[in-house]
Amino acid sequence: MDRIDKNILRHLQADGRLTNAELAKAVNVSPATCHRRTQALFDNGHITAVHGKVNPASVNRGTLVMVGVVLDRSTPESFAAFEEAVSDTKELLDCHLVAGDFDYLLKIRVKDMTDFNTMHNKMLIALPGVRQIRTFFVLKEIKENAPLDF
Amino acid sequence: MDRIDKNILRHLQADGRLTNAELAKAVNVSPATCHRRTQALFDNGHITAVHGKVNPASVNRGTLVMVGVVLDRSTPESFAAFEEAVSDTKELLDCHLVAGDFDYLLKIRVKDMTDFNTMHNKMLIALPGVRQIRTFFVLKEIKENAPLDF
DNA sequence: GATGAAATCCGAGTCAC
DNA sequence: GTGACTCGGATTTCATC
Repeated sequence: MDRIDKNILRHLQADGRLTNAELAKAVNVSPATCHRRTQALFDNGHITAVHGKVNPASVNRGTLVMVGVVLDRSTPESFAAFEEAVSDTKELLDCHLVAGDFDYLLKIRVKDMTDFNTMHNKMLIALPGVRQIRTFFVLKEIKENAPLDF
Repeated sequence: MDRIDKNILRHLQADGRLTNAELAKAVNVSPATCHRRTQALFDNGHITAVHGKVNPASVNRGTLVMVGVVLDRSTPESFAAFEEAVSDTKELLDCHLVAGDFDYLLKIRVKDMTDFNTMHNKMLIALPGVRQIRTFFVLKEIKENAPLDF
């Protein structure tokens, strides 16, 4: 990964729809070279995917909620059971096992607070081995999924 | 937004590099129609962007940290000052104003713990009006930026 | 008012060098 | 790594329902 490759990464991160021709111009190499390098970046896993970013409000997911979870017991089985149960949740965007006051931090997108309340009652408190749930409603999204700055 | 539009959204979210021809086949309309509909979805803001997903480890951002922040005082000026100061941080991916035990929740990507420690000392504790910082190192990423399921 | 067929033009992908 | 060459898709126009 030299300077040119990093530049390709930066451009594709900013705009995944750039054509190979445009990309080649932007990083100052011939289209053929650019094509081979880009291919290699995908093949080597330096770019893992290209995703269209759907406006959450357009598909009834305008409300963002962060949730901290503490499990009853800290056994491998507890963690595995929780992770499996939570993976089925359609509204779940992020799930991270963390060190600190919580065991897990979740990021959830729902339509509105009513919708979250339904989820909370049906899903969250029904998860296996949960001792405590702390809810953080997002009042304002200052930054969301910012691109990597490298 | 009818059924076909939603289908286009779903496909572009899953793979932002789909050609118009492929997309048209996938949603069962002619390439011309598909092209016009996709254009409209962008113009109306239902798709806001298409981003290549860069492997964090490939650009020295392999370590993920979540941070909870409590401010000294809850005045509009405090919030504004904090938000402006934090926006300049290159390592910051997410910043959300939340309701609950914290004022802000941050998502930060750094190279390693040493790197985070440097950041912590230089940046986080230097932010204006910060009373408390709670750090959650991510031990395992169960789910990260999952697509919207609609 | 949106659709699909055709027509043109330009880029993707592959070759030799 | 570059330049050329071929094929297929992007994009527009137009007739149609």
